[in-house]
Amino acid sequence: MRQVPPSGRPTLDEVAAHAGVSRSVASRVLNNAPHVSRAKREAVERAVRDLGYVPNPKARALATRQAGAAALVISQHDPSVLADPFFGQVIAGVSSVLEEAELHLMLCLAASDRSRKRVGDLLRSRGVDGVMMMALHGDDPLAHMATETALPVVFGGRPGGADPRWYVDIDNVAGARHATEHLLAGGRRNIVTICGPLDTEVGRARHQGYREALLLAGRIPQAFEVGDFNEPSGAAAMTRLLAQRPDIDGVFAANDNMAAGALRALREAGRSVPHDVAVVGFDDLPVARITDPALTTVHQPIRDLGREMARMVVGVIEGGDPSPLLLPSHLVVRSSA
Amino acid sequence: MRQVPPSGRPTLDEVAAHAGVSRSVASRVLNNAPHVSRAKREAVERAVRDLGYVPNPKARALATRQAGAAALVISQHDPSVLADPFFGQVIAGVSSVLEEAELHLMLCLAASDRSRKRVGDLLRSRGVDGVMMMALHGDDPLAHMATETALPVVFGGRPGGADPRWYVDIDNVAGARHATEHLLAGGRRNIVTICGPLDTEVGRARHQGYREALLLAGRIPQAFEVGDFNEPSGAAAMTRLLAQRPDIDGVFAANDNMAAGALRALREAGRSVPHDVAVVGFDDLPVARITDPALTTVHQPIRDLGREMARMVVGVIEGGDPSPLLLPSHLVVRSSA
DNA sequence: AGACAAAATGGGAGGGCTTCCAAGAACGCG
DNA sequence: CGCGTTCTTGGAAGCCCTCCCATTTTGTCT
Repeated sequence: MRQVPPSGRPTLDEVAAHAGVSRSVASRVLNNAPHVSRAKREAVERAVRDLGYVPNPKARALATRQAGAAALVISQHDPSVLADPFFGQVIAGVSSVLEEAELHLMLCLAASDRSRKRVGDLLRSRGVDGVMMMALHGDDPLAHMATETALPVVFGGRPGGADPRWYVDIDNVAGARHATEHLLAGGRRNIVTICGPLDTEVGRARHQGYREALLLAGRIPQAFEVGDFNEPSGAAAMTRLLAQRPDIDGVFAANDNMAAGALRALREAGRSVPHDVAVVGFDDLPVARITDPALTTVHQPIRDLGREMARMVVGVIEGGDPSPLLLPSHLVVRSSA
Repeated sequence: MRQVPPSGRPTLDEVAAHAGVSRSVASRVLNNAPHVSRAKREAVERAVRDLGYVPNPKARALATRQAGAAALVISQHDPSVLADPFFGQVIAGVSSVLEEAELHLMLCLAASDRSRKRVGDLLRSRGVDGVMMMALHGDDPLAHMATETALPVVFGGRPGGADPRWYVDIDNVAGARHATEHLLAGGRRNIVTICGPLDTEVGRARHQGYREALLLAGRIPQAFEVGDFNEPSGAAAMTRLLAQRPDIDGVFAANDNMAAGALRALREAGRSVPHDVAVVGFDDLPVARITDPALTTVHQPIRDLGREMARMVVGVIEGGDPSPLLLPSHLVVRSSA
């Protein structure tokens, strides 16, 4: 262990001495607590400025038992998730709200078992005041771990097995339903779907929305294939579907990346979009404007998702008990359907 | 100020008592320091397990003056940067290395003045052991702030004015040169470029690489237009360039998003790619495979950039003085050129 | 067995802040 | 002018660890 060197930074004691008051008074000024005379308050403020004093957050955290930070945990085995701009947007939303609440953001990418353990320790050691968790596959041990610690935990998208107290989710079922209804309204008859992994809630929910739309219209859901939310898997799924049912005229893909892959596969198979086959995606990622033809897709308020998660976790930290939230999505019609 | 509730979590004292040793011994076991008998070491380990003890990182940080965390600061006025998958990849790289070094990652999106101030306080208060800074425009005050704190600071991409001690950068000049040389080798004669913002080092460097290639080939650089690294700006720039010089037959775009925009503008202008006009991008983002035709582009090791930044900051934290790094990029030839 | 070196141990002093509490100052009012 | 209130104030006790150091134990060698 390294020796502890003197820090060199001014401490609250020095500020107090410089201002001619006791440490208690100085502390009260910093936390603008009452019971400080105007004169001393100003003296302390001057001393703070003169000395360039910045409170030591660790000491404060130790005394108050508050970390001054919240964690965003993204639990994913595949580290390439972040290649998806989706998380960037969530992070931006989270960050903007936490900032207002004066909380720092600890980002935890829980890919390996080792890192999951580290996240667990972070929570158990109260290294953060609250947690936001995203992208949980199946019933992730991290979900239990988080609830066990009795820390405020907000889920982004409901985790598989559990029924969490606080979560924010996109209304995936409704979104997928609208997408499929749009295909039906366009006169499509043989509508298939490319799903996300069915061990994720998103994957399941979007698949269910697709089925609901067809069943409500008195039709039987057709074939489906499962992808992993990335472009290549979408192309592969599309190819398999075409082989199974050559008469396909509509495709609902559970996200835009896979829809883009489907577009590519269709092009390679010589089908024209939207003339022969109409395609609808989900997410409204930037890629949706770039494909040719541009993707009709379900826009989801990703940034808001992050913002609301953060707002919710802040609410819980401050002692509230906010209700779960289901954010609305809406269809953006472009050229592919 | 809220009352301090009892924490309920076991402390090191309790572990020591439970194991029948002094706190010092328990501490030594936890830090696996020498001078502990086998018997007591095991007793302490058992007590830790029995009590479910997790050390309080704040207390430790206070005592050791080490935060156990590093910050990644992304300084951008426009919060939409994160829509770009670029940062996601950097984050993934950073995260994987920090994890091995047992450091937590604090993510700071310094968009507003308020948030920049908060970042400043975080650094001054030694809330982190080291900092990585990215995407600095011009001479960002944050850059000075960081160096002033005498904290290990690694820059991702050199900041504008300064000449930092530690940085990791992509060799943008060479990359842009190769891209342009590829266009030349393809027999293109009227090669223009769509630049990034010229107050960023990336923007300038890629522009310079383009110029170098042309000058080395004994040609005079042609027209250029400036974009903001997003798709629409690329399309707009392309349109302006076509208006200026209708005989364009080659375009080097400073990133893939703008290249995708250029592709769209060219299509709308009735030019065929790569027959009439060849296009080369930069970054090799996922979008490069999706465009039609797929983009020939300069692949940069984004993940490695993050990894190397983290490795470097860890190195400095541990007392080393690593040399700056320039990561190589390479051309990926697809269909657009 | 005695002398000496080496290893093991626990006491205690920080690290920098918050907050309880008791004591002192200021003030209003009859 | 005295008494009870209400503010202000500073002392001191934590919060939970790390690490120096003096002390005790163990082990080695002659």
